[in-house]
Amino acid sequence: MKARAHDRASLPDLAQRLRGKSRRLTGQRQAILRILAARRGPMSSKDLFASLDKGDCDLATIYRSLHLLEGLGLVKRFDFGDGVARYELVTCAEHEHHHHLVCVRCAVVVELEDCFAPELEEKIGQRNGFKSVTHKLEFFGVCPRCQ
Amino acid sequence: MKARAHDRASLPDLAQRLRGKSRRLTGQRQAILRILAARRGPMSSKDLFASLDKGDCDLATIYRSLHLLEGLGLVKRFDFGDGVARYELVTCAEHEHHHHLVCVRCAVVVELEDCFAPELEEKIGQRNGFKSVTHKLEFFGVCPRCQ
DNA sequence: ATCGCTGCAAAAATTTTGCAGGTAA
DNA sequence: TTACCTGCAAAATTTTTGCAGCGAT
Repeated sequence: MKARAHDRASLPDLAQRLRGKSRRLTGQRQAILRILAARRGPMSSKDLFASLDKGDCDLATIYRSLHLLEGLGLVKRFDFGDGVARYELVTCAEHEHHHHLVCVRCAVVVELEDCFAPELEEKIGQRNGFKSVTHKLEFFGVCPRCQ
Repeated sequence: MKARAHDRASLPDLAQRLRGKSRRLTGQRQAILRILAARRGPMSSKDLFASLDKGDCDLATIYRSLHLLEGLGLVKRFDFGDGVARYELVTCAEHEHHHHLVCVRCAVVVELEDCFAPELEEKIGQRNGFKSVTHKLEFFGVCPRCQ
């Protein structure tokens, strides 16, 4: 598996975080992150597999890598309700938490900048005695082209 | 498939809505709705299958029925991010839209009454040129018992 | 040289579909 | 009777896992 010189600036950080957990920076993982970095939007394992150069990486490795990277906080999992998990690269802290606007016809995804619910987490947590409350919020509609 | 006398008040309404689309009120569908009405919380197809009396209904029928009922607006689909679709009975209009607070340890689900995002739909739709915007919002945390 | 990682293939889990017979209206 | 519906089984999808060899450190 060939190494790539043109990988993103986040890779040093990645190497750091992998080392911290005795995980290895392999060509496959670099390739996966490269694709995710180029797309910026949520991708399924299948999307990733199709985008990779043939032979770069096995589909099983993609699943294993995404689980690992999710655990390390380098990618985030999203569910749009179609039974397919999608993952997005977490590039910087302020970009870490955000939401999507998904077209129900063509599945195009718009990344939304703002998050509107953080103050609710605290309130809802207190009201129900829950700790460490997070949330997932996605919007769905018909995009301009599909109308 | 035996009919049941003790079915909920929503059943006449159900029959009405089924007839409106040339759909039939079968024993299986009644059984599914009965279980969903008793639980009130989100259930997976497997949960439903386990709760039904043995022989009441095939698993494939559950999938088909849930799709049908979802299309009729009688049940609503929720996704908690574990790759398993869950469905909840829609009993009345004001109960139709709501959210959940899910324990990440034991998966207990608290039904939340309020919805906090409706005004956002309009704003986000306009801003991005989307029509018919809806949203899905779920909260996750650690429940009192699991802390 | 380790110990983790990957490919391959098989398995598991979830959901969909074809078809022949059964049933609500 | 006539569509629609169901059970059964097979298939399609998505994800996980076992294992032997490979590779990053």
